[in-house]
Amino acid sequence: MREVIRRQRYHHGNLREALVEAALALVEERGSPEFTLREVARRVGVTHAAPQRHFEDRAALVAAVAEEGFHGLRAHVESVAGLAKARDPAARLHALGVAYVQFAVRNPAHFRVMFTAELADKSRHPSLQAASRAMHDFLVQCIEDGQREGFFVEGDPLELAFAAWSLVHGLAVLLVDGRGMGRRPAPLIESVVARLHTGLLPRHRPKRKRRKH
Amino acid sequence: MREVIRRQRYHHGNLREALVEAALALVEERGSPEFTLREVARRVGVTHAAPQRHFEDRAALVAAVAEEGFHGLRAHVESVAGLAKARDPAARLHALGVAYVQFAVRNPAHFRVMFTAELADKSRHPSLQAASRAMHDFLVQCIEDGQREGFFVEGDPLELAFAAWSLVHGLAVLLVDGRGMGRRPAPLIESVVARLHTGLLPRHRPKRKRRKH
DNA sequence: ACCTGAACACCGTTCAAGT
DNA sequence: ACCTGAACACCGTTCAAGT
Repeated sequence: MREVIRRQRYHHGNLREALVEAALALVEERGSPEFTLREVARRVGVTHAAPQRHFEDRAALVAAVAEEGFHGLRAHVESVAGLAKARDPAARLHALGVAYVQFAVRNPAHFRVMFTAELADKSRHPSLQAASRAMHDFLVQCIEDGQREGFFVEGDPLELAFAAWSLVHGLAVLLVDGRGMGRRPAPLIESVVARLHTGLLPRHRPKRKRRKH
Repeated sequence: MREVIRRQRYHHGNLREALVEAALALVEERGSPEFTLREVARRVGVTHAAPQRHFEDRAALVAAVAEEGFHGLRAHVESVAGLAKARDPAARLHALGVAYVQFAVRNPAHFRVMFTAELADKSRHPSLQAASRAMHDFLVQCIEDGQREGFFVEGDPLELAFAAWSLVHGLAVLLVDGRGMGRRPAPLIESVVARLHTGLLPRHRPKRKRRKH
């Protein structure tokens, strides 16, 4: 039942894009971020050596799939945060965080490719780094806007952004890895992302209990 | 310069442990969570088919390495949180979080093995699941203790624990993946984990700005 | 310029055979 | 009971050759 399109033309015409798409489809179909160059080539209908013209090695194809993921993630996050623009910066940041986790939960395998350990050395893939950075910059912008209006605590915006990213990314990773304690994701996401704003401490600290000696 | 210990005895005696240790050493030496069964066998000095007696497949060895990681992580976290026992539950949770991230930063490759996508289906590895759960339970315990004394907000402790875990795990993952913005890890860890308690909102909300129509 | 087809060194897994 | 050695199907990468 596998649909392998064998190209009539000797030259594919757009092999690069076709390989990225095929890899992405493979990955999401079986829910695992792993794929081999050869199965991707088979799916597209070319020889296993054909990709070499377009991707220096397997890692380059993985990076291209990851890069497309970062673009999609950024588009989703920006559109959702844009809808929340009418509201205050805190609501916008909340929407941003929820959108981030939503993307991960909806595209789990793609999300895992984006953060696979094989790409840890991003210096080898500059355009991937740029795509990842673009999303980060948008987050920092949100934080800075909020700080200017007094909606967030003062301090280094990069540091606050990193804290926000940590919570949201950790939540995404844990959910994608099936560590969500079997709960429905949507309400869990809402409540966890909400903790980003208020933290775990009550608004009024309790009296220090007297320690029994 | 590679030290390959070829066993004199025909029977290794403790091949299972030796394989786990060799895999762990390999992984940390080169900073990547990937390893092949055959190179681990070579390092131990046995045939590539020998591991089959002790591990059903490669995934089983990966799971064993991950499991050891969870035990180590739990030991580190519990000892650090234990030292902070004299202080209040909030300080204890902070120490727990910092210890979690410290472990990841100090054993990056091992940490990545623990959360590799290959083990996403943990149901196949019950003892791994147990080791992971033990750490989670300790965290929940900390939250519940703190709530009883009024140090944390009220609400479902599992949900609060999941939020705490998300922040701390996300921070660990991002740092291990080299996304720490080039800063020294220690102060960044301190400040990000501290945000878990207070959140990003100031203690007093600003007046709502009047929106220009 | 772009792809094929064969070759190479490697891999995980299986299994009869050795001790 | 535990490991070896050969076999199998697969993999990423390279490269001369085809169109």
